[in-house]
Amino acid sequence: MDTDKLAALGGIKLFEGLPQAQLQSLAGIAQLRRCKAGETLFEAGQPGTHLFAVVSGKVRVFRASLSGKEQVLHVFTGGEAFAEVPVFEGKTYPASAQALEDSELLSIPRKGFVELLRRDPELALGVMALLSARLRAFVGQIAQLSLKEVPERLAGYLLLLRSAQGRDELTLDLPKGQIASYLGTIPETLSRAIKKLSEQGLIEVLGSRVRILDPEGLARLAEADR
Amino acid sequence: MDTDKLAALGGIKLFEGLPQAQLQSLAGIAQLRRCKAGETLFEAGQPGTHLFAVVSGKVRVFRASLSGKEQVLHVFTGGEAFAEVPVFEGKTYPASAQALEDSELLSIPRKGFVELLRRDPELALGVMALLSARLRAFVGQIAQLSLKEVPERLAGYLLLLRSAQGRDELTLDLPKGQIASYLGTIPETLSRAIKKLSEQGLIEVLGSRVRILDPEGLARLAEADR
DNA sequence: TGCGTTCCATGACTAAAGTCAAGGCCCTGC
DNA sequence: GCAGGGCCTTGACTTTAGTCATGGAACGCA
Repeated sequence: MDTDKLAALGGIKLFEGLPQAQLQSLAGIAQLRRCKAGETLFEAGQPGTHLFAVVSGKVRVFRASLSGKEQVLHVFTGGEAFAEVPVFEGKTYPASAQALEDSELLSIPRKGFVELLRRDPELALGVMALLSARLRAFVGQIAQLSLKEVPERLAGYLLLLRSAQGRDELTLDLPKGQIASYLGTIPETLSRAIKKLSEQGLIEVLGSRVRILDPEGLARLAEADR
Repeated sequence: MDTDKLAALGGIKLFEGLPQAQLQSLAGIAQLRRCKAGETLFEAGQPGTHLFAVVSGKVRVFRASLSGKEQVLHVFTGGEAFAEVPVFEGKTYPASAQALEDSELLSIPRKGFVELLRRDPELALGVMALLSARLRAFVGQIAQLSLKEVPERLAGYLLLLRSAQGRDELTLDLPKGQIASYLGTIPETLSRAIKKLSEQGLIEVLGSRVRILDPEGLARLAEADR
């Protein structure tokens, strides 16, 4: 029954180029698992025993405060691995994870994965690259949160989507509430920021469809500095 | 003349436990370098060719906005390595670095370091642990910035210092302006936050000396949630 | 000793974003 | 076709933090 797992593992970017033998041994220890929209995978502070990868679906990783406010750190989709931190360091997950849609996930126990890394320096380099990319993203997020205001962060986010989707007619990939939480704000404030960009003629919004009217203007705003 | 370098390398936590032969080969490619307080080591966006380590002194890593506002990401002191991100991923430094004091630094070219990693899986695991610890710290910083107000962040910072210094009479390790920038605010606001904690009887401040009067109260505040 | 610089504290004001409350839109399921 | 729920928008208000301007204390240096 490992053929399912093998196929799933083959679709994970982190494992691209891994020799067949090592994929086999991963398949031996990995679990393939389905979960439903809204299901919690783990919570910040829990002992972190597994590395995860998204085969299909969408998972958000976030931190919550006691009062229920949440900050989204990242949303992972097909082919991406996450929850590496406790594999290498410490014992607990630093954030919580929840499926946003019905999803298929791979979970790989910490110990077996570390063994594999010891034997395969190229995989290790791949993991370091992944961790580094995530660090770079977090540095950007910290800078955005502390140095920019909401409309500027929104402009940056839209430009990101634009380059991901490759055109000016965007489809918002998340409900607006989640986007607000990713931008470090609340839905009301996001709403007003969207209105502001529209009024300035930078974008045009219809539900979850956004048309970028003035990419340069958006870029200027995203860099802007008050 | 590599004896200086060897000694310096031996003091870097990341290289602890490395076999003598590999330290030698590191010494062969590393540069030992002094720099003065205020000196810029590199700037965000520049091509990142070297990994750094602090032998002595203090270096802050930060992001600046065009208008001159700055967000401190971390302050590195003796024994710590930094600027690993561009070694493994991308081409540029994601943030800027500046010496806060006269410092001694090691710089290690990217390429030689990657070679070493390929040959020594244990070092590679050490690097992954380091990157993971940094990710965990950034997750915490993002959560603080977006979920907590300045007095709460300050309370958390003071508790951190307390556990680092192991007693209730703290010496602030940075000028207050730098602390403000690390907490994602400005000196005026930090000033007022300090005053607020003092008035609440949680701390007592005299210049750069802080006495923690009520650790539990601070902890409650740091967790607090409005 | 006195000058200048840097850092810090304070006050008055402004601007940004969060809170609370209400209402609209759209989809789903009966 | 209608009821109910989620999600989003809007408005009025409050709170928080940033801005600007000023003055004081501490330190280094002539």
